[in-house]
Amino acid sequence: MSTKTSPSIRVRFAPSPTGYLHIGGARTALFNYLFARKHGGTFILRIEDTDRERSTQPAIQAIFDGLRYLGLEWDEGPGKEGDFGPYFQSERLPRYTRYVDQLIQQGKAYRCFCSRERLDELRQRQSAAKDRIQYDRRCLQLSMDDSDRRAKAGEPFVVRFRVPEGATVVDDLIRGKVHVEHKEIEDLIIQRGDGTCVYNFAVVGDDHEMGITHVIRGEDHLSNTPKQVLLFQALGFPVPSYAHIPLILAPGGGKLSKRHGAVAVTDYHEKGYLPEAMINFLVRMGWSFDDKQEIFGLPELIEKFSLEHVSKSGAMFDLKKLEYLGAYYMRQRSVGDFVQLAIPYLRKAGFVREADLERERGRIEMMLELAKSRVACVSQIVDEVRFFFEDPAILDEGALKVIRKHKEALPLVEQYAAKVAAAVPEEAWRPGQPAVLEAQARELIATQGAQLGDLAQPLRAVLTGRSATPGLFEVMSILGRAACLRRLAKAKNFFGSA
RNA sequence: GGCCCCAUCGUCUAGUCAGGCCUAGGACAUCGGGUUUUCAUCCCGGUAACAGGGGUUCAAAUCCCCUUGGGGUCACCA
Repeated sequence: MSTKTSPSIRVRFAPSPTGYLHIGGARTALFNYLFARKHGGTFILRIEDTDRERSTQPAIQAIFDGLRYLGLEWDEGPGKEGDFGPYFQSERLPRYTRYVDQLIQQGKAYRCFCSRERLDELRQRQSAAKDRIQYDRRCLQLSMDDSDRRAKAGEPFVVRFRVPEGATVVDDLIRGKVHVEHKEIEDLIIQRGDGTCVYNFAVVGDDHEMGITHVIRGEDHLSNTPKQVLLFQALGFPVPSYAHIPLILAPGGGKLSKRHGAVAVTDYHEKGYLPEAMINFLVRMGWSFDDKQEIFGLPELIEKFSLEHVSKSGAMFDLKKLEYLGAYYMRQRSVGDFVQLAIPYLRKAGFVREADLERERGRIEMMLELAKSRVACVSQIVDEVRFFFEDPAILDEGALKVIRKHKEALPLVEQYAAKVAAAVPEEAWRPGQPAVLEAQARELIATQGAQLGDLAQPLRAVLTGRSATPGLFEVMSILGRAACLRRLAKAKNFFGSA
């Protein structure tokens, strides 16, 4: 499989289960997965559920479902206990208080007794004065004795990390050296009033204890990184490598949100986008291989992926590109596959009932074969085959145009109906065998000196209510004799109303 | 607003690190043509970009600086 093997590489995808699995999160997971597989490393899933207010069980499930849908199996994580569990951050939190105590002992952290009110006030003042919005280190002045006494007396406090003097350089694998002055960083809270640790501290503990070697995450975490690096150093832990990948932007630029349509991977799953299409789509937002190849399957990506080819600028979400990829991969699938995928959608649409499935199977497979190359995701099949199940009540816009253009074609259509009715009995009418029907049409137009289109187009409009369908005679053969003649009998209504 | 990141066709990008091979390549979208009973597919072709300004250099899309623009981040959220 992979040429280089570095069993020591360990990466994690660490989503917080608030809401849904965002498409950007899925791409982060993908990049982590590819990096791990490429280097023979370990891909870990860690659920960062420490925000008790917002973390939900459905959101956790959505993460599992989303990753499985995309085929990104984790090596360690919930349901796959390894030697570095637990894999829910909430269960790991208690173990980090000792690190906090250690830091306090060493003078690298201190208790802060400031009230939220004072902090709010301070922020307001700084904001009004256009100063840096930062804690003023008032409690750093407290003596250890004072601090201990007040804590013992039960006075509420948080613990802050004492940011040292100097500057930190993060050597990001994608961005290069990112230089930050420590005076830009405030003494961040690492332990809350209730004794639990805050995210920035917990990730450091988690990443260290889980042996994470490479942190691959969204660029929105870039400004957190110097703080975390400082924490690693204060704790005496080795600092992992970082790679901050660009964000996925909304079509107009800016943050991609529900306002722009589906952003949750489960949405795409439900719509029936093929996982291979999603993978290809996601990976190409921010990563490329060369100036030739656009189509990549997961195994090939594992071989070809590299962080060096991840771009630095944000990528706008382009639904058209997804649709293209969706349609492309749909065409690659076998008819058998497609039938399996499509039937649930047909049943949901009420087109087939369980009881009729076996009897109808042949016809259904034929119509799905015709429709397969015309959809970008499985759910689109419903509108694509609707006319097979429902007689058209009205004509769509295109069909209306066709009828108007062929106003004088009604007699031709009716002659064809009569001719077919006479010449093609039920036994000769075989689904999937359009030749008889086409022969009848060609015979007729030959006697009238017309083009095939002069008959076929209005015929299609009347039979399906549409101007665009798969091959007309194939459609007719599948539709069946009774349905065709029934629909054709209504031809003059459509011509009359057009 | 402070700090950080980014900047090639409408979009995703190749080329930038190791300056010349770039009259800037590909894909999506778009426009035109071919095939076809329509549509889709498929094939052929077109339009379309180095944000602006200064440097450095024999030579800059590529290196440096400034400007502009976009994004991120500044919580007892993660």
